[in-house]
Amino acid sequence: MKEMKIDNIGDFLKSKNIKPSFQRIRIFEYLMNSFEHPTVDEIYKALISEIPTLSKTTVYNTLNLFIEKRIVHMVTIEENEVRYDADVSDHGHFKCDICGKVYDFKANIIELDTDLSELFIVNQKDIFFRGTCPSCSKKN
Amino acid sequence: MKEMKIDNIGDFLKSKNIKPSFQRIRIFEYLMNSFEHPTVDEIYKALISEIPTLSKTTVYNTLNLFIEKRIVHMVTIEENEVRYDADVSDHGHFKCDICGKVYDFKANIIELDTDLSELFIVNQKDIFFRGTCPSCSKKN
DNA sequence: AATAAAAATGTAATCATTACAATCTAAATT
DNA sequence: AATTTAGATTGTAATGATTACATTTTTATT
Repeated sequence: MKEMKIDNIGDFLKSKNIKPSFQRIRIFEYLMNSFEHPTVDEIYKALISEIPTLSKTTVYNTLNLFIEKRIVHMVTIEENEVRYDADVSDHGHFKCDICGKVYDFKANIIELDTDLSELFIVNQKDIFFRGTCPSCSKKN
Repeated sequence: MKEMKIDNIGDFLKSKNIKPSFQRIRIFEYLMNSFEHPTVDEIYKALISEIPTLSKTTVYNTLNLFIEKRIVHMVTIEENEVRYDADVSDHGHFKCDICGKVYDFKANIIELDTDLSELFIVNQKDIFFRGTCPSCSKKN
């Protein structure tokens, strides 16, 4: 996971037909270096000190654009808020029902055996597990 | 999918330590016979004519109880609202990004190869695919 | 520099969900 | 059967994520 090698985010965005504004570059950079699948609010709070004029609407607009251009994934394991992930490779998420933390894990989704018809065009594959994480199960 | 055989919902709920009130029985019955992973709002609207005193809070309370008792799964493939599924067997969901419809499919999740440590206690496994469904891809 | 297009911003609105207090129902006890 | 009590249901109000939209700012083009 997180093995992407993007040295110049501006060029990367341009290659995806996204105009590389300062805000867009910083939002993508933050997401790329984040291991925590941040929410819009977390991204906003993390960047507001550096970009004092940043607005939450811009964060929403930018993330929706990134999703549309397929460089960011939406992680909907949470009940009430969307998280975002710049790692668009196939991998799984585990959510601890006790502490709420979300962990990444590797999963060989390609070889998953399904009865889904070939007529379905699949653009994104996600695996979500729920349960108790080691740290929380140790406490009980 | 949907191969569960529950003849008496009241007894089933009792066996799960849930007091079988009229509302709870009808909500579970609706969910059990539904193939569409309904939202709270859909459940509420479907039952309000039959149970005119039903409140949305009751639907929320009931579903949260069902989830806690593990007889219903939360489906968080939607961005902004939670859906519910009385089929708690391992299976996948496909969401069409064009029309929004959610399809079930069978998936052999048990044999999925992951690097998740044995220390994680997994209670629920979900697989979410996104893309274009046959009906929508035919139109383009 | 002037113009046009795109991006960012702020405010207000929407909608799912929860908190909480009040009411109702059903079971248990006397 | 009446009383008590716990549990279930209800309605209202609050919260909080997300979007709509109009305005302002920035960037690119002539």
